[in-house]
Amino acid sequence: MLRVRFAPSPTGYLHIGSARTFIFNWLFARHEGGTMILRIDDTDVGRNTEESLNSIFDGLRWLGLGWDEEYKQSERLQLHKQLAEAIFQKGLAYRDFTPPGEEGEKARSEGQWLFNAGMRELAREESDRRAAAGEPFALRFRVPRDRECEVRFADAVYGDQSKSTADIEDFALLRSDGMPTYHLASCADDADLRISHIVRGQDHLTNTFKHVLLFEAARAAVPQFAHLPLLVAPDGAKLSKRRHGPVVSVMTYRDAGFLPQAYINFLCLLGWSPKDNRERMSREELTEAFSLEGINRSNAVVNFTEEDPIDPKALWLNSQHIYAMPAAELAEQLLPVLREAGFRTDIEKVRQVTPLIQERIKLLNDVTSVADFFFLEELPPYDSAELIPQKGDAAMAAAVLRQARETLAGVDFAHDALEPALRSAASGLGVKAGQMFLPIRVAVCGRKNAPPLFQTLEVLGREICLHRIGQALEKLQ
RNA sequence: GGCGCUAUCGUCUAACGGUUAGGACGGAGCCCUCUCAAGGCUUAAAUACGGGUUCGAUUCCCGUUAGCGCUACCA
Repeated sequence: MLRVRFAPSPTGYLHIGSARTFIFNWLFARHEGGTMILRIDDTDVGRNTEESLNSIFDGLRWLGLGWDEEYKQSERLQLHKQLAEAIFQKGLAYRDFTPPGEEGEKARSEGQWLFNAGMRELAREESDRRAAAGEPFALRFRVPRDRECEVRFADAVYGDQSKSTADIEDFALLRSDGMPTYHLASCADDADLRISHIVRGQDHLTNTFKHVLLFEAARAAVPQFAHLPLLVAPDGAKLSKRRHGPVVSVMTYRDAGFLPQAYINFLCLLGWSPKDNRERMSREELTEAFSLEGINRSNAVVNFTEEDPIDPKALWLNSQHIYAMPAAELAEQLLPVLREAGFRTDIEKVRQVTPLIQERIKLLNDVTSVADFFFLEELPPYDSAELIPQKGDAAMAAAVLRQARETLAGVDFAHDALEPALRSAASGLGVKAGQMFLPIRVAVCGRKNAPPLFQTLEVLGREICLHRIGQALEKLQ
């Protein structure tokens, strides 16, 4: 049975890279008919925040992918401590009474970073005595040193990996406050939850040697591993909230007006490829196409700048997803965006407008700037010079608008009647169609760039159109 | 410093020894057109460097360089 997990630690908002890890796990589980587990890795009590936890759940909920089982490491402390104890009793770990922070850089530069011999070789009786006396200690894994050997595992992405035990330090299992470290808690839970595949960021690739040692010490099956290339900033640096700000949060994309399926699509294309040149893919297509073999090995740049936090390709993909959506469904998404922006409207109206703007918005939020004039009672002020058509003057604009007012007053207010009526009105005036349409468009929309004229008139309705044309004529006085 | 990983257009990527090195985003141009979009077409743009192996290297090996990661009683 395939079981995978996503294990975020609640020390910040849901990071774009974490979101991708979640998505890859989810896709893998769904593709293989396995189980997706969410595990909150909250062993670092000092840095955990409730706010962060909420923001992670908000982000995951927005993605809308879901999971099958949910756990919290802080509720599984006993399990972690039991494993630590078991490993200690087997002699595979030892107490290190060195006060924290005392070693670090110095030891490393002196080549003593692997372990503290005094502590590693401390006699059991003395160790027990000092522990019983209440002296604090960290519990460290006793990496085999008697003979050099290689720790090996096969990574589904990076291939066969090996590392000499001579290059693996005696890492901590328990902190001196008795709390488990990440390595211990993670492996204890992975073993207990019978995780079959660990799919996570490449920043854990070298940690995996320690984990293999731990699984073996716990006499647990070693899971399969698949490490993911990292997502990096345009300067190549690892994305971090400190350095790069909110661009690394999934909320930035949600709040900008992304469709979750488009965001998922974008993230999938960072470090994975269906190998057949497909770009826009639905969730179903992604699930169908996903495999660990399609994951590549080099880090991927998320292309953002100070001015624009959105990757241009993500933006394009979002526009593609918007375009591909049934209009009725898009209208449902647009309504809350409009209401949020303060427009008073209803789903009926939005349904009428949606087909006119569907291929003109890249973000859901664009609706507020692209379609505002459909929902506004009064047009925002515009320069009357905008009303003047190409190779024309104010007099022509006024003539056109007067004619339009007359024509529109007496025509069936539907696209198929409006077009011929306005075209023949134009030739009656001796102006080109474009010279006729532009003043009307500006009068009615308040700007030159807008959706196709006749549908726009139709949706707006006769009354508003005539009213706005009248206002435009006044402006031209 | 030690160890590990990586290296194809600006960016995301395809090409599992033989291709005019393909696609996409973004850029430029053209077409379509009532404006704006959308769409279509065209175009510029890449195998980090040096050695091997091979009839033949983007592809395999070694080195260099560069980047990244780990090296915490963070995760």
